[in-house]
Amino acid sequence: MKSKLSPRQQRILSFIQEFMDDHQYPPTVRDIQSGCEVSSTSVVDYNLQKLQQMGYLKREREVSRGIALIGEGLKDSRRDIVRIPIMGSIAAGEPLQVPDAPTHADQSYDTVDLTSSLTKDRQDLFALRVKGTSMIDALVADGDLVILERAFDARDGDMVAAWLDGSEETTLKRFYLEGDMVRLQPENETMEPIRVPAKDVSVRGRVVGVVRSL
Amino acid sequence: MKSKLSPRQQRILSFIQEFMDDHQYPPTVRDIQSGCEVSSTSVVDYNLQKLQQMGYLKREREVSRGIALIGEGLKDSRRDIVRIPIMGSIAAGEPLQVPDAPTHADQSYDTVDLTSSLTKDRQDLFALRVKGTSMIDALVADGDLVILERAFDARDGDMVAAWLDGSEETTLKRFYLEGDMVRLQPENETMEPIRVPAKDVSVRGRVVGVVRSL
DNA sequence: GTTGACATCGCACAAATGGTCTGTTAACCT
DNA sequence: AGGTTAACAGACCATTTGTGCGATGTCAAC
Repeated sequence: MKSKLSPRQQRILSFIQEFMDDHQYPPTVRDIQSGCEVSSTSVVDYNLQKLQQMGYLKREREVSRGIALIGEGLKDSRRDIVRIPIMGSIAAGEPLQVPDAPTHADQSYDTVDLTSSLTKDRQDLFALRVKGTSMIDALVADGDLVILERAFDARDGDMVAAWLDGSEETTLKRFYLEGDMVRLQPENETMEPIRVPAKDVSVRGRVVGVVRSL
Repeated sequence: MKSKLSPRQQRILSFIQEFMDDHQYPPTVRDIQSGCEVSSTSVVDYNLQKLQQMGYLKREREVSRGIALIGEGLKDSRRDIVRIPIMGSIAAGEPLQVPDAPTHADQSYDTVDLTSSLTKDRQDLFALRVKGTSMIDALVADGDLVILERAFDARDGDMVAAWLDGSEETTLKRFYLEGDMVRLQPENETMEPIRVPAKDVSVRGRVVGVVRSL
């Protein structure tokens, strides 16, 4: 099915790539023609068909510049990027506000771009910058970026960002429901868990990732 | 210079973005026309001119689909992606091999894609998957991905991946040179530093990031 | 040498597509 | 009222551009 590329096909392929880097749109058949020193448009068309059969690109018929490269380099990395708004900081004692719809990154927030290999296509993500070392028992250091999926409840074992009415702070811990009490278990095994009444705990989000950039 | 966008201009702009996500090429004037429920191509042309004046996009005259978005959204995030090879695992007791030129991601390795906002344009990056909890004192959990910049020496305070001849293991610690001894200080302040002769320590890489995906 | 698949070539057609011209409407200013 | 301007509408034209088709060249198999 997938045989080797002729020198001309290779040239065409890399020309398309170059062209799309320079401009922002694909070349026409005639662009390729002159760029690859081919004497006829139909030759280009012929080879494009071949390349399409071999799975190197996709074409839309009757559409000018209807060429789309496919395969590793482009589609995977360039496409699946999620822009995540950094909604604020998380630190002991500070209130944490999580707006209703953090889906669409407003211009007003800082953002991080992550590839979907890390977010696994989850929706409703937002990020918090960790201030201070108060989350160190969750294996999160000062300056880390915590990626959260918006959530208002949690299942046992989830790592969550939760607001504690009692101590007036937001913290990152593993969540376990025990009757009408909630046990919040630090990630770090050398630290002790804390138990609080379920009514005094409100979950703000489920942690799906941590990013530390030094 | 840069005034506000009319609702129609906003719609056109986001339509272009959507369209380019779906297909791989920019829309035609008529695509925009029907997509944004405009009754005339001239209106689209008119607004595209405006948008161009305001610097939201670039157009090439007489060229079909000659539209290129500029500014934040596209060029910055979508372009600067680094594919980092995951060269193996790091775990107590296991040898760690760091090949000479990990720059070009071979097909043979798994890879992660990170945006340059996290890598800060550093070169010669590779990643290691952490196995086990032996790095927990460096605030690194089981399954985390450590991003490293290839290095064979370190400056005081750098977080490094180092091979210890004595205990036959690779570990992640902060590096401090004290005479002919090296002090390796865990990130976690509750843990004690260790000191070893400098000759028994060989630095393999400088940690530039940690990624935890749950 | 003949045959036939494969790649190429030149050309022309028609659809796709960008640009422009002429009005129209509504808001705004004097 | 009169004039100016931004935004829009509809029709029209010119070019760009994909595609079809027949002819030609190439090369290996028979």
